[in-house]
Amino acid sequence: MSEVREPTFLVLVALADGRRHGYGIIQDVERLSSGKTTLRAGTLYATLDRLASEGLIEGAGEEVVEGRLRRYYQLTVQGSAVLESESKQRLAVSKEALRRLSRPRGSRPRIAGGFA
Amino acid sequence: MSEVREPTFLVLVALADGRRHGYGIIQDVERLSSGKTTLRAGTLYATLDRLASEGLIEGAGEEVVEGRLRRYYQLTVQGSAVLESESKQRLAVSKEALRRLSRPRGSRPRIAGGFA
DNA sequence: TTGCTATATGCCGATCATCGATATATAACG
DNA sequence: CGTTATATATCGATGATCGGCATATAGCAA
Repeated sequence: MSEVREPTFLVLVALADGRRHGYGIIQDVERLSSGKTTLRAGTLYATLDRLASEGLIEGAGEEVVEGRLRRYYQLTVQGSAVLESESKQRLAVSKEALRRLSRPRGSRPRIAGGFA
Repeated sequence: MSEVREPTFLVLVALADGRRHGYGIIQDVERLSSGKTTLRAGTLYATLDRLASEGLIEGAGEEVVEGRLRRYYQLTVQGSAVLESESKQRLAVSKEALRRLSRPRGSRPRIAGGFA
């Protein structure tokens, strides 16, 4: 299994609570990352194609709103499972990082402790 | 500022509680990721060089143990700050992802809520 | 003694997700 | 009439990571 990069992860999170269309994903990712990640159009549509071909997301209908086409996407069951697993992993490592940073340096235990 | 990828993030976390040498980082990353990420030697040493040139880590002495050279590295003040910021960001997004997944789909609020 | 595994560092070509730019089209605002 | 927001899409360039290879010592097993 290869690495899930930040923009890809954020796209999956944007779809975690229901269907969204491309531009809506871009906006949600912007908010999700507190403005730190601006998803490029090139990245988004390439990512959507790739995730669809991997079976993690699927088309969820089209709609014309104010003369503009909206193409919706949603997570598949498999996509939800991958996102859940990836999120738990990231949560655990992030917590461990902050735990380590909050302790004085050099007090690393000799024997490996179980953090995950 | 560009994306911090998974292997790079894990190297920083491995150094979060003190100095470690290359091979020790590989082992810690393996444990940190619950065996999911096996850091390649090529990735590690390239990453260490890059992080050092960016000022996020620095050399922390050499040592010969049982006839083998160990080259140690540690976080700089700037590296600690970057890791802390990145960890908080990842923690927040991961929590939001799990929150969304645990709620029934389609009950997305019309008005943007503040989660970060 | 020959080979395998663990420890330990390092280089190099290939891959591919992301970046950045560009293109097209409608609606709204000044 | 030009700019901004909405909306989708393509394409070449970049660079972090992958996977393989090289080198060397120590310990264990066949």
